[in-house]
Amino acid sequence: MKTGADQEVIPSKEECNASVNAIRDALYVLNGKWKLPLIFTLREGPKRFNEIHKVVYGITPKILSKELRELELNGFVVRKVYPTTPVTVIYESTPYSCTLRNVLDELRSWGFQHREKIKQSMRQSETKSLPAEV
Amino acid sequence: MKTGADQEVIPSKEECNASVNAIRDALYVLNGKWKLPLIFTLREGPKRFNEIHKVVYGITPKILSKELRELELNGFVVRKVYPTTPVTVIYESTPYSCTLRNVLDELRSWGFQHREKIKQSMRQSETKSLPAEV
DNA sequence: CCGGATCCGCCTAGATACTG
DNA sequence: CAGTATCTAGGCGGATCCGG
Repeated sequence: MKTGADQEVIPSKEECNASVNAIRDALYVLNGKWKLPLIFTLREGPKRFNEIHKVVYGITPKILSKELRELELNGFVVRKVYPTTPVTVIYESTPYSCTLRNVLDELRSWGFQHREKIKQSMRQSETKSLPAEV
Repeated sequence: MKTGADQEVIPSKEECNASVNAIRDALYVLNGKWKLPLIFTLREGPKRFNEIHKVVYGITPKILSKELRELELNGFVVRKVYPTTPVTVIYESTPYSCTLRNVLDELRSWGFQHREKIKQSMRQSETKSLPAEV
């Protein structure tokens, strides 16, 4: 909340805030249960709605639709409509989605080592700091 | 590429799944509204509960308590209790939290360029693919 | 075939108040 | 000072039905 003149002028606060915002943007784009599976799935090749629906099983059409729309807004996939009867809709991963590579690589390797580390420390004291293994 | 053997080279579903899980672990650890601010704040130096409560303004004691517990479980902070009267509790960032550096760097730079990119494409068609700037 | 619309239940953040 | 206790609200994901 803005209270006007109460700025506690901590020098690096703005920078930190900018970083936090940027990181949050990135996290926001990947959040939720289905974004990753969808990105990975579509990276295997273009697919139709029901193809995706089968491959990423468990997702409902509504959610799939919503997720695809978000991925499209973020430029990760393109939605191509072919005017057949009935229409054919193809979802396709874009080159832009490749810009995620470093991010995803870092997340993956860090996530992997972290799970190992947590499993270690769960030996001496049971904790619940990660979601269950699927 | 494979020379046309009858073996379908299906990019192992297991691998993708493992990647997705690892990435999800990493995202899980950073999720929510307060994890990043807290990590950044504590990286400036050890702090007491109410200090954090003031610096990360907007957070409630309950949430702060919960978030700190999670950060502790993940090994990012240590909670040191000094038996003064009343007790003094110091939260302190650990060396392990530095292992996040690459991840956070990638997320930050990608997030930054992504917001720029989205702002661009919002020129031609208004979209709402990112949370509002704070 | 490709979704949209609607309803619903859960989870969790948040507000507020209180305690050792 | 360093947190808990209790209650509420709302967002998100899911199920199901509907429509172009």
